[in-house]
Amino acid sequence: MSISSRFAVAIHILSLLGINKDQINTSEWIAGSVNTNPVVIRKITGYLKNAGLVHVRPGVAGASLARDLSDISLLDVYKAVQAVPENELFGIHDQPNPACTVGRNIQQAIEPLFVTAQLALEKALGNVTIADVVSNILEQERQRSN
Amino acid sequence: MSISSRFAVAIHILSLLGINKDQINTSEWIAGSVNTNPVVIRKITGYLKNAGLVHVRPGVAGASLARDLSDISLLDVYKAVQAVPENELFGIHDQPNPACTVGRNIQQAIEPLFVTAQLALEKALGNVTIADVVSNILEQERQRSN
DNA sequence: ATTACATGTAATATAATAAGTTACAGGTTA
DNA sequence: TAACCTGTAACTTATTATATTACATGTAAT
Repeated sequence: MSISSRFAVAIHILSLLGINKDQINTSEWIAGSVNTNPVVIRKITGYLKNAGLVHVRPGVAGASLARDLSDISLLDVYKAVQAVPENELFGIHDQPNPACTVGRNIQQAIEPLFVTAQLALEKALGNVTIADVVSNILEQERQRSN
Repeated sequence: MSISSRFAVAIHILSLLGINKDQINTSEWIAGSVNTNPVVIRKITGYLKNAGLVHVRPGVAGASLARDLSDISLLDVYKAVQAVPENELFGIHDQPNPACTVGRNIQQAIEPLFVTAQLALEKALGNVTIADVVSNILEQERQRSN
């Protein structure tokens, strides 16, 4: 299955906070842009807060960036929202037959290979920042007006 | 969510076919090693057959390798079993608000970045073969006897 | 030919999970 | 105190993976 769209939504939120940094961005307003329920936004914002990426406080309207856009990588976001369960990108079948040579060794044989692939993915995500995303957004916006 | 364990099971199957190449490996026998239902095995074997990785024929017992173990990369298997739906590793929320600058551009802004990360993952998977997996299995088996 | 037994596959059941929603507790400010 | 926000628990709904049942079809040996 695909990686949770929570990751994409989180990127959306951060981009919005960057572009609308002079406004007050409430969960309801953000939800209107993402097109989902405000509670979904608040939950994701909570993840981002725990990771130190945004500021939000109970009772006070709006979320804001805690870091510069260029200092937030997609990997930061990916890990913040736990896009993948228990940090395990690849699912492995459990309880293979211990009476079989392959069955009793397959998990340990595969694991390091999966970890390597996972790290390659994470490295790629680490090379991109939200500033790049916003840059892409603004560039496309420019092209629309032509 | 994690990538389907169908991928890991397919690797298990191919490793088994390599190690037990002198035996007749029926879906029931393989299912015993993986610890699942024979129908699950037959379905995955069907994927592998379509990708030209194994030989199987209706009515005749057993599957066998169609290529050398060192000529089957994890990427071949990954694609064969469609470990990820529609080749889209990352899920993206749909119908963001077109009335918002971010909403109407976010999907296109993110997509190429996700593709890049996905390709990094696939490249890593392409660097490993089933022969490597079998090698790991046999190495672990050796260590057990010490 | 008929029997035994395998694969292929449709249909269904079960379980796990993501996303959306409701409801409300608790915090903040005017 | 009133208005309004965030935080969060509880629940619903939708989607999907995996397991299972049932059976059609193919093969080979007797």
